Amino acid sequence: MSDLSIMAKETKPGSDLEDQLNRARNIARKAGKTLTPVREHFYRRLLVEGPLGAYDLVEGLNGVASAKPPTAYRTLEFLLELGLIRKLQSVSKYIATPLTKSSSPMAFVVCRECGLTEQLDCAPYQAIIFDRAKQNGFDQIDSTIEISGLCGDPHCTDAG
Amino acid sequence: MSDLSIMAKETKPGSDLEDQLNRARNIARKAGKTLTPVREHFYRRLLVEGPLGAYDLVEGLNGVASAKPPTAYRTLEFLLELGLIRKLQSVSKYIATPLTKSSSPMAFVVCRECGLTEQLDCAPYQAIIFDRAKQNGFDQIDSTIEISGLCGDPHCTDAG
DNA sequence: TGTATATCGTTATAACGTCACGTATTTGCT
DNA sequence: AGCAAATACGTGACGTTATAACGATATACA
Repeated sequence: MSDLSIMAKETKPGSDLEDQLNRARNIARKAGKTLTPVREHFYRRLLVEGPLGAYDLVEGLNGVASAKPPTAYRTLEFLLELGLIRKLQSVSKYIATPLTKSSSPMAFVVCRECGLTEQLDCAPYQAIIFDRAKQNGFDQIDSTIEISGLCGDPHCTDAG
Repeated sequence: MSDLSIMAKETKPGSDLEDQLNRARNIARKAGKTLTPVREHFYRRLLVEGPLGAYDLVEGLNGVASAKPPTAYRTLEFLLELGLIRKLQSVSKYIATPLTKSSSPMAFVVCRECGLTEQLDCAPYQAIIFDRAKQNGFDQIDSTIEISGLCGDPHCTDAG
């Protein structure tokens, strides 16, 4: 267990999930931290199940840890700081960051009826918006843009 | 009190605040609704004091109405529907929409340390991002973009 | 050994938002 | 006038999201 970067190459090569987890372990190690069982459990669920709320994650922790809100928020803060996940402010949910994009600009549309979330590809335009913010004297911009709309599903379009 | 559009021209001309309130009364009237005392009070505070939370607004209602959360949220929903205010999702606050911009795209930067909020002028780039969302099948996009950063104040920059 | 850091547990509470139901007031129609 | 429907607001209870404050354990390392 002394060299995780070697494990990363040997454990289930070809599995996206295992790749992501190994990447996470490496990122944590480089920051002098550890991907503990709770942290791995949360990250894995966000990778597999998509956007989840803090209390959703708490409920799924059967035995892995003792599951009270502060633990969940600490764990989420940890994953956020490493860039492994992002928070969707508009719906108070958390989403795994795609491989290769830990700190680059990302944009999401979130359906305000059903919660369906899709990534948008418009980095250059976001970059311009972030520049405007910097011109206004702001710094350390959180490079996630969210917009809210209604997805194509008739249930959602009709309800709005 | 039969013709509000005449009142709008006669009451304190030159006062931005009164102009905005009269505009609000007209917009409400066109929608078959009324700018009641509670509604006017909320809108006035948002115009004067900048971004405020629902409970901030509740507390300031000394005698104007009886101030429980559901009343506040109903009132905010009303002002949102008329386009008189917008919600800043990232900080759960509400902000008055500038005159002339009731439904056009707007962007804000919010300091995550002190809450300082500034409007950004980048409508064309936002429009492109909204188009991307529409290409993904989404509709009825909420045309407010928020980004989070640290403002120039040393207190905020150092804390981050 | 002792000190610092990292990690997690636990109780309580703050902050934000909604449900469900009741009441008054106004509006429009017969 | 009489009445139904819509508008607007009051109220208690509750749901959801997030944090404060303090404690326990483990590990690293001078």
